[in-house]
Amino acid sequence: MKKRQTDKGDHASDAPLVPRRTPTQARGRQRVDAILDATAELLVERGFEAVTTGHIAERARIPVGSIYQYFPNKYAVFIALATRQAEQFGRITTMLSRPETIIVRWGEVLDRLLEAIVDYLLSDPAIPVLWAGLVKCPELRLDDVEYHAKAVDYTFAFLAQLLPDMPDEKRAVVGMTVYAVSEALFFRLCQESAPQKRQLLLNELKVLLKGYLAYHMNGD
Amino acid sequence: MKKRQTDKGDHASDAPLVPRRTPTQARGRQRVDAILDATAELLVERGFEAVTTGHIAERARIPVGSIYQYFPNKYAVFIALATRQAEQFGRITTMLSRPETIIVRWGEVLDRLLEAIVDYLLSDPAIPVLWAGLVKCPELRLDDVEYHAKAVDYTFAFLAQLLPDMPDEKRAVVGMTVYAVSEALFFRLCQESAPQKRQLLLNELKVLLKGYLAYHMNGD
Amino acid sequence: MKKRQTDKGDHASDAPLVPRRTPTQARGRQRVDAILDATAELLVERGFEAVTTGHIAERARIPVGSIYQYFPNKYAVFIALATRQAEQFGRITTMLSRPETIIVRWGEVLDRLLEAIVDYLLSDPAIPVLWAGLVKCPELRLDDVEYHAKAVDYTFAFLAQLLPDMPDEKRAVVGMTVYAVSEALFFRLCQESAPQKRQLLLNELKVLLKGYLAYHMNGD
Amino acid sequence: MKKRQTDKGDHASDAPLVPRRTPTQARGRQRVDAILDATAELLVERGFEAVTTGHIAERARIPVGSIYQYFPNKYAVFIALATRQAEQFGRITTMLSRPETIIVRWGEVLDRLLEAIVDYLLSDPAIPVLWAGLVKCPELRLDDVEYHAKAVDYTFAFLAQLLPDMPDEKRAVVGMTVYAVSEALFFRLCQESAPQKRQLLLNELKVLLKGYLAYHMNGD
DNA sequence: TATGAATGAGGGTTCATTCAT
DNA sequence: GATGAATGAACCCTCATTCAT
Repeated sequence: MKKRQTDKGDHASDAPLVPRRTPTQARGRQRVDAILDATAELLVERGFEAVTTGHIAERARIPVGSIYQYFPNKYAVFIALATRQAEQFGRITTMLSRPETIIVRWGEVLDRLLEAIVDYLLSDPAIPVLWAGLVKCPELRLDDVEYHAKAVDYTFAFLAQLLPDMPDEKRAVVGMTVYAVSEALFFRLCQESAPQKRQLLLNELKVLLKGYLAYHMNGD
Repeated sequence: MKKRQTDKGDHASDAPLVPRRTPTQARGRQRVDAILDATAELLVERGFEAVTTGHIAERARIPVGSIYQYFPNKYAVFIALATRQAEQFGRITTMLSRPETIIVRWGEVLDRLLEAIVDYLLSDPAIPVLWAGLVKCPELRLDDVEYHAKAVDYTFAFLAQLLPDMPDEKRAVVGMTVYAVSEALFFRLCQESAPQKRQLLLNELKVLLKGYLAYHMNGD
Repeated sequence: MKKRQTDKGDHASDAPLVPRRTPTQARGRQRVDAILDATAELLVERGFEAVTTGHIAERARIPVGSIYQYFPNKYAVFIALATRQAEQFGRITTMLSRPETIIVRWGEVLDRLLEAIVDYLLSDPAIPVLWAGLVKCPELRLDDVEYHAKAVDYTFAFLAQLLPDMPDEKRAVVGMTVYAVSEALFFRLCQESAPQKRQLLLNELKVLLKGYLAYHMNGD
Repeated sequence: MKKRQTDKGDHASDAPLVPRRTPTQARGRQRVDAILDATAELLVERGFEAVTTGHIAERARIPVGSIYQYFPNKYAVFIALATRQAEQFGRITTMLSRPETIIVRWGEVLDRLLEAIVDYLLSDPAIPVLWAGLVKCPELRLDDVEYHAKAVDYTFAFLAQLLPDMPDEKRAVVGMTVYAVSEALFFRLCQESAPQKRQLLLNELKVLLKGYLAYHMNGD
């Protein structure tokens, strides 16, 4: 039974998952970074489910209360970390999506893109852990997860150029398929420790997607 | 087995996840079934994370302690349910994998197979919930999950017939790809409530896999 | 943000405020009594607001979890204590409300009743503290508070006999007045440590109520 | 003043509950007013228990620290608000207590007085909330609550004129009775939203008090 | 063998007050 | 003086597993 707190958006539990306050001073930014760094470490060490606010605070060497200075609740910390991680991700996709090249040599573009994404995912082992954790977390909506939003957007933008004549509904299904398949293989790949095995898996993903997309470009 | 999440990073269980003893007496079997039935219901109603031993016992109308008569811990209950659910799954794959047909009309066989799997997954809403829950559960190893084992085995058996000349290592990669992709799309499909949307997604999966496998059958 | 627990009535926070389970075994009853005794002591020592589940458990020499074996939440403990305390209260009012005497010598009956209530309230210093606390507690509805319900019922039953010809609506107002006035003076009285002062206050209450009721019995 | 509820049974505040300093500069006065206004709004919106210093500062658009420039602690803010609200209250009682009229037509005076008090209490919904909150607040002594003090004073002054021959001790008891009864019924009345019901309750209070006082004026 | 009350560390979150800037 | 981030003990409640009966 909760202290009947009427609905305010301040210190509330059902608050939006955006940071409470974007710190402008150096110290504040440092602390937010410390919180996010600590969270990233713990995600890798303990896994998504096992990260607690207590652990985060301990690792960041701050009191628990300070987490709640910057975030309305635990999940907002995850979201913020995801957002920070997703910046680089956004840059990749932006960079590779020059429309003019996409159609003529779309196979190459796709290859480069997939390689870049793998590089990105491997650049920080916390990324796939958090991504996978957030995607299945019943406490939040997928739209809050930055990578997911970006990846979905990008997928559909890519397909819009590649399959301009396909009806929107159909393209939505194709998009979901491409997205789901890529996500699944990327996560597997990240769990693989041997680089050559990762290379092999990436190759299969390329083959798979190119075959699938080629099929939809030719006729049906 | 740890109480809740202790301070360690150990993700493995201390007890084997097999049932403590296979009940031979009528009552024991009934109780195990009641436990498993209750668990299945609760998985659908509450989701994987939220199922507790207390809930299971209450729903099964038995005391909590009795769960521990038959299972070493909570996860063993899940595993047992997965095993029970996977029996039917095994029957499907067995039935459809008559070697003689597989090569000549493999495309058709694959279609039938995928359809049968979808039927199976939809036959009990607890199946995808549990499957997905177990796959990402840090408390246990994937090998303990019966469907996973069967599905992997079947995938490789299928590929062994379809791509007999492919080197084992390569086939392992292809198998993992096929498996991961199928699993991902099956899960999406199960979350879709509209039958026609499910049909569309299934179609895409067929196209995707057939294109991919055809690629590997023709030479490289 | 709460672990999205779907609505069950088992271990939930918004559970009804009745005890989870009425212990039938000796030990269970002992523990419930220990919890209730501890709560009563703490109410007197610390006041309503300052009683915490931690304090209760400590005082009762049991772990916190045990409280939740018997009660769904903190407020249910209060309610249970109130109910236990209210038993004796019910007995008083029952005993004194023999209808035949009530009308002829209602003044005397009222005097005896008020005296009995004072005796009751003073019999355990926790009673007025808890009563007052519950009555203003926003976490629960007044109907859950046993004394309140009994006292209101009794007041109206008494008035129904005394003022049979008064319209119900009017009698409701009179009843509320009598109730509010009595409650207020009883609480004051209980805060008074000197017995003779309590006696004086009780006298005033008698005079007050008898004057008020006499007014309503004669004509208007 | 303790941080939250510490482990002690001390119910008294460590700091005097008077404003830290009376702001003489324009800005200071504005800020104090803003704090008090914010508190009044929040009392109505959230209730006494749920008002926090954070809320007050936010609503008043000042930093939390500034509250502590003007007030030693949270309760002093409440006290100050009560004092501000009580000014108007003082004016009512002053106005109505012309000694010459009081004795001859004391019934009328009392009626006017009670009506004026009701008007006052309803003039700002924060008044009854705060009054009731402070009265049962273990953190402070009743004497600090301005209305309480004024009301008590006035009650006794009134009675001193009405019952000049009564011994002081007796009059103290009568005064406490009158006070407690009036307070209780006023609070009920304020919780009533229907104006006609309020009117009825007010009538009962008039009847009640006049009967009671008449009793003490005639003889005994 | 069967029971289910007992356990208690751990979970997320709050908030009055302080004090370095 | 003015600020508002920092503090951290305290709050209520959970639940997998055990073990006395």
